[in-house]
Amino acid sequence: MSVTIKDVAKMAGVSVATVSRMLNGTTTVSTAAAEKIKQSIEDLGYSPNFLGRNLRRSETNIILAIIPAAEQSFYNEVLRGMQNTALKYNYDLLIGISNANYDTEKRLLSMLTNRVVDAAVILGSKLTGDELNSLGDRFPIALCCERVDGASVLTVTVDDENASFAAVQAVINKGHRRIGLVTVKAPVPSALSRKIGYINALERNNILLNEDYIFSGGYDYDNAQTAFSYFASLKEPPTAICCVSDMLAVGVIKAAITSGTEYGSKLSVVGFDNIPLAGLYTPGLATVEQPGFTLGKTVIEGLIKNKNNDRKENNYIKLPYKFIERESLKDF
Amino acid sequence: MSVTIKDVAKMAGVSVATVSRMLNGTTTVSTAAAEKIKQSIEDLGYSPNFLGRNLRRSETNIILAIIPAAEQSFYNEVLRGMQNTALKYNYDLLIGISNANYDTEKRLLSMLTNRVVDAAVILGSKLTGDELNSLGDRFPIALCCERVDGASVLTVTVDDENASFAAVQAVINKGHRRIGLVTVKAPVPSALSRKIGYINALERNNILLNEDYIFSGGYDYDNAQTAFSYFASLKEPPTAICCVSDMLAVGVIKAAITSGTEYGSKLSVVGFDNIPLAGLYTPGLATVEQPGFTLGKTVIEGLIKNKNNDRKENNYIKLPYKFIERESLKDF
DNA sequence: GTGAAAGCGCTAACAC
DNA sequence: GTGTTAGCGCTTTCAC
Repeated sequence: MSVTIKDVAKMAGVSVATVSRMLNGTTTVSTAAAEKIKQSIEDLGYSPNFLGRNLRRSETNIILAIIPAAEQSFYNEVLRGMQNTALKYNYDLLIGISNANYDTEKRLLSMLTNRVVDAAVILGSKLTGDELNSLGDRFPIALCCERVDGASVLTVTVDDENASFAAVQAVINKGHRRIGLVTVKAPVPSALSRKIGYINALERNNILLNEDYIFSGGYDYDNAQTAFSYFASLKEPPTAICCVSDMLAVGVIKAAITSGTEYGSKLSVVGFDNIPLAGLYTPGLATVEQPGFTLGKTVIEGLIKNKNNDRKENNYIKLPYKFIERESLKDF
Repeated sequence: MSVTIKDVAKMAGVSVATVSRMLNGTTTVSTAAAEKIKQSIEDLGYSPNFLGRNLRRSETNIILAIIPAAEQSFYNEVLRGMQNTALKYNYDLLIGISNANYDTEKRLLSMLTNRVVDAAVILGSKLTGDELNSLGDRFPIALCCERVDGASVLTVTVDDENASFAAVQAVINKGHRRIGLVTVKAPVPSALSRKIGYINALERNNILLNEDYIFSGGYDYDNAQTAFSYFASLKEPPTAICCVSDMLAVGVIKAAITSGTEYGSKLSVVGFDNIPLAGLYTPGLATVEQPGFTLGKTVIEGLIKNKNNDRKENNYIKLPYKFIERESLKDF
């Protein structure tokens, strides 16, 4: 049915080995042969079957990136960095969506054990540290953007704690002293680090931590609405609210505007991530920028290095952030 | 190095054929054998090498989705529909990002000729109709969300023309008569259809088409700013502006708000796509909803049917839309 | 119900 | 510089 390397060899009057050599440039091939082979490939419309090649080489040169979802995030930049870097090392990057679902993530990761892909990087894993470690013993894997507690696999994230510290410090520098935090109830490591950064910044500035100023809920927009109502109902509501993600921050702003209250109109809001929407929103959202491209680049470089070395370096790399000032952060 | 089906067979005291049969359920295997095989698989931590299986079967059960980028769009819903449906037919969905770049798209599509994936669906192709047709002759491919002129491969999109008509009609129903259109200069088929829908709606309502009311530019946000300035500078500026995408619409709104003018504050704006951001923006963006999940579901069903049948049905399927009313569309 | 053996398409010794 | 051949891990006839 399909045209194989054998057909090319026959037509060019050489052995399959010579065709293979020519295709892979492993050894020099006489120009005469090369010419005939090229012609035959052209005439036959041959293209190599990687299933054969991969089986023989037992590698596919494909890296799998697993993301929870493809929407509303800075992941596109991360993926661009990953793809760009992978290509430099002659790897293709393919993406699987886990929908933040344990079983789906497992199914995608089985591509590692099934040898469909050579390596994987997970952005926001649902697996436990132990599960990741045991997988990491056998295959090159890495975490990006979100660490997992107890996992000693290569991990690359932004420096969440200090980034959050910087954001809160920026708020304080604007004269705010009553500062709220919107975080998530789920034990998300990055959110926990950001909360610590928030607490540290208050302490450093001699502001007493007020537990009433910390709201924990779900990830979504509705929850942000609830958060706003909650803060607005306090006797001494915060004059600025920091959120552990831009999506949450946008939700708070929308709730504030929709409320039509003076409190809402004066409130400062700060996000985290600098998703594309942050600059587009009205008002523009002050936030912490994650170095998306560099996150992706760094994790792929480490991953490929690990793949080629016996001794894996399962470092935890924290990348620098940048605070982005926009209209949603006002002077007190 | 790695544990293979042979090891399992040896340990279980059966032939590799029996192990294979058990793994694939092709024939019944005696319970005694089954028990021993299961045990050996467990003990050895065996998992099948799909490279061998795929080579033998010459199929991989992987469908490749090619998207231009992973940000700010309704693609996530489309991908969810695709993944969900693919899984039902025992296919995995993997995603490649083309960055709207011809060469990158080509490289990804070479996974088809290299037998790395069984089929592909392209969301926003940079290839010509002829190129797609010749590829489509040899492999199951499909287009989703965006058609390509001259391509007679399976294509699934929303009914752009009528959807746009409906959006403009909704604007007219609010009493507007001076209605602008922001579209793109590039010859994007869906944008052209949407423009036709706009023109038809005006005609149907006996509104004279005014070429000054049609602004063509780039895709991005900056361009939307330019569009707003342009319209604002007209002697008789439009009271409502329809855009061929939500991103453009959001840009226009942002420009309108930022302008601080009375014109800006009264202007109605309508988008297209209903990206997640549309409902989140302030004001909420009136727009046309694309049936993301269904688009994805439909294209995968057609693709798999084509893969299994000799006679391919390269239909062009147009799915129904829904107009979503939100605050950005006001009474005139 | 099971085993032996061929072979999917390719690469990599090995010999010349 | 080139051909012969073994074999990557698996499925699937074909016997029994």
